[in-house]
Amino acid sequence: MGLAKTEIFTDEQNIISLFAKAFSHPARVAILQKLFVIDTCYCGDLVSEIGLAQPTISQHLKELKQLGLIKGNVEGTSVCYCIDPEKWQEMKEVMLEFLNQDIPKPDCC
Amino acid sequence: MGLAKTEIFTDEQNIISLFAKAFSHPARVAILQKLFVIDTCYCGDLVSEIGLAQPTISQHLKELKQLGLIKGNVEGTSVCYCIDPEKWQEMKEVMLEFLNQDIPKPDCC
DNA sequence: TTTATTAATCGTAATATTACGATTAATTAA
DNA sequence: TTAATTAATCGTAATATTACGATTAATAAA
Repeated sequence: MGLAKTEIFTDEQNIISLFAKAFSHPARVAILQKLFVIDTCYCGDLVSEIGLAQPTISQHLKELKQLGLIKGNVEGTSVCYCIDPEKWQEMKEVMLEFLNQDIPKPDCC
Repeated sequence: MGLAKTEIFTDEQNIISLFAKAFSHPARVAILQKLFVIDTCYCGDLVSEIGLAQPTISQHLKELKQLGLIKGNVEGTSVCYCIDPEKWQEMKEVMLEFLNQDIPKPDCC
């Protein structure tokens, strides 16, 4: 296994878990935070900033790009990354709805 | 590997990734959604509701409990689970701060 | 053309995750 | 006490994740 049985869950449950997985590694959190602060960033900047090997950063960037949360633009030998604002907004709405559920009043247990 | 180098990240980045990991499996999302809807729930109810084997559900419950997001209360041979409101609020604040970052205005790439 | 520079991809080792059958532990009912 | 019920834990197979060295591909500079 090591493989979620996605077919028994709702689309919403699967989507929430996919977005959450994007944030489930501190390197990906760090990449996104950096992109928020400086808007635009070359892959090499992230490598020196974060302190993981270049192939490792590229791998994390690939995951974020596949989900659509970031975009990459080739500029000569460099690649410039940034947040995709529309996709981020879409993700935010899904996650906020999940996080903002009303907490049951009585402390049950 | 398969092991994040947590020591090179900030506490905040590590905490965000830990909370996100809790939501990175649809079964855990389903468990939490169920607890939000019915406030209080026995382990066995979750097993029949979700359709994974009992040891699998117990394992997911354990992870949520270790993070503090849920509490379990033994009632005879059953165990009653519920959301921990304080911890959920704490988690929400951390995640909202991350999700609500201002999206850079210019679409950079 | 040759030599950098930059980042993606490949291959792979170490570890983590998911799932479940079997068992165990704890309680309740008979 | 014995049997039933419920959920945790153990053991383990299948798969995923993380990390990085080596290589490759693409462009730019010399």
